[in-house]
Amino acid sequence: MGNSLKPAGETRAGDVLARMRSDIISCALKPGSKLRFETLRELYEVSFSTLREALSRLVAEGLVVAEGQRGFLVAPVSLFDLNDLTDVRVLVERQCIKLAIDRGDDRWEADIMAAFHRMDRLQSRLGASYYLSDEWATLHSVFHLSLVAACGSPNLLEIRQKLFERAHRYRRMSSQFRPQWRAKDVEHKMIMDRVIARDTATAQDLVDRHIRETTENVIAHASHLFAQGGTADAFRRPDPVAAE
Amino acid sequence: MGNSLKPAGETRAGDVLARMRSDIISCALKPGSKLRFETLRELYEVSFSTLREALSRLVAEGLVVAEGQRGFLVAPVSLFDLNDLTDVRVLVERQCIKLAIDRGDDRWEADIMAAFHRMDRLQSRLGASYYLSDEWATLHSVFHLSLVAACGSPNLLEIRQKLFERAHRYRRMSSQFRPQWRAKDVEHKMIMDRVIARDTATAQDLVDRHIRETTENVIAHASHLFAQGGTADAFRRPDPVAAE
DNA sequence: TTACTGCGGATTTTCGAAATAATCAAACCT
DNA sequence: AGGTTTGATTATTTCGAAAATCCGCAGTAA
Repeated sequence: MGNSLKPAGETRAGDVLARMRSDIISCALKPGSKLRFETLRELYEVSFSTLREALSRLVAEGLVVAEGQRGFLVAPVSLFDLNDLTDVRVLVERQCIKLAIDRGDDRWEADIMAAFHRMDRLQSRLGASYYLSDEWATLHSVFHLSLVAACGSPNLLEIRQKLFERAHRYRRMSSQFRPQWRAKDVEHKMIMDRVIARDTATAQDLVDRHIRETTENVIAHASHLFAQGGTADAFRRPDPVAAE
Repeated sequence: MGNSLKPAGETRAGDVLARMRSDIISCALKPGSKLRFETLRELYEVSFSTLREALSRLVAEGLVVAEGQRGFLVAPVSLFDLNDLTDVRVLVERQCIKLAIDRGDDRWEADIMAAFHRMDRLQSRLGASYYLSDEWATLHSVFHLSLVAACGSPNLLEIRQKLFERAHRYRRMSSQFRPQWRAKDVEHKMIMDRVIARDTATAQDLVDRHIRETTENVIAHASHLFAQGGTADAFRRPDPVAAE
């Protein structure tokens, strides 16, 4: 009823999901902190069931972890996880790039240039602090997606997107400490050029470096925020299929 | 407390989740069919909320798809998805194998041999129809996991496990038509030998072939069950971050 | 002191009814 | 007749209370 400015057809759970995701990525909800239903119910003004729905989906995205019958936690951050995440992203992104270059058509190239242009223009308009803007983050995400959208593998793209979002939280953690972000815009342009030139090997290497250098940047500026000794135990590994 | 033979600490949602997963993999719940709450509520004897919880988690595993406010569907199967899934699995599995061989220790080797032995013994005991047994399927899963358990990447292992489960449904679809399964036991032994010998390249190629040949087998015997023209539209791709 | 046991408060999980949204068909207008 | 709106039916989503579970603490015994 009173919902005035919602995209229409948006469920309340979907709305809460988006808000919680945003709050987790921005660290308004601190990594490793316990998510109590009563607290969240007041904060987001929804009921238990709706919360549970949103929480479940966030678990799927790896931004929240479920602890048996002991509730939910904001997924902890750690140096170990960041490095692991980075390695997996490089593997996936290299393959996406290769496939997209093999399979992409003219439309794909045009979409890349359009996405770059939008991101680039907003960057100029916002000036030095563009990296703090949610809008820029969205266009940045769209640009990187456009590079690989033609890869033809829905499964790979879905995995890629989830990893990208998790990495986004780490990037965001360091950006709050770094008034001057490094010149990613130049890197983006180079990547775009090599992708459209169908230079697979170079494009892969550039993306690889792009990801790893960002990670190194995060480690340099934000690793003091990570959980101490945060190794594997902070992340439950998949059940070994409950042997027997 | 009256729960006599449950592993203790199992939530009802977790129980329903396991049963539904089993029913989807065995195709008792047909691919592409609509999952109506009222029907499921009777079938599994739980309430709406509990169902919703289980459904959400199955969406995360890719065995169920959610359609906005129009309910849930058993994830459709298609030739396109099977081929895509296979390609992604090969990518992931090759990397897992490489890392595990680089990082594995004696304990890891011992676990592989133990897992193989259990699977092998059960196979002998069950005879020709071992591939229909859920127990064998579990030991098979454990064996394949043991090969890569030492890879050191929780993120990669989690992705791998989800893909493995989805592929399991396809394998299961063809096994019901094939009274004589091909000699996978020989392949398993060869893979184990090459992995323990730390022969990375050969081990990767063997696993690659193992996966692809299984897929070809499924296509040969069960592709007539797949959705017609089941291309990308049967699987929603990740939202382009809802630009704007 | 240390380990075990049982109680009390706090938190999560489950339930079924109420509210909301989608579907389908008959009646209506063009 | 073809296409659109309206209204009844069905299914999904949301709600908050009730049941089950967990956690800390006090009391007791070894």
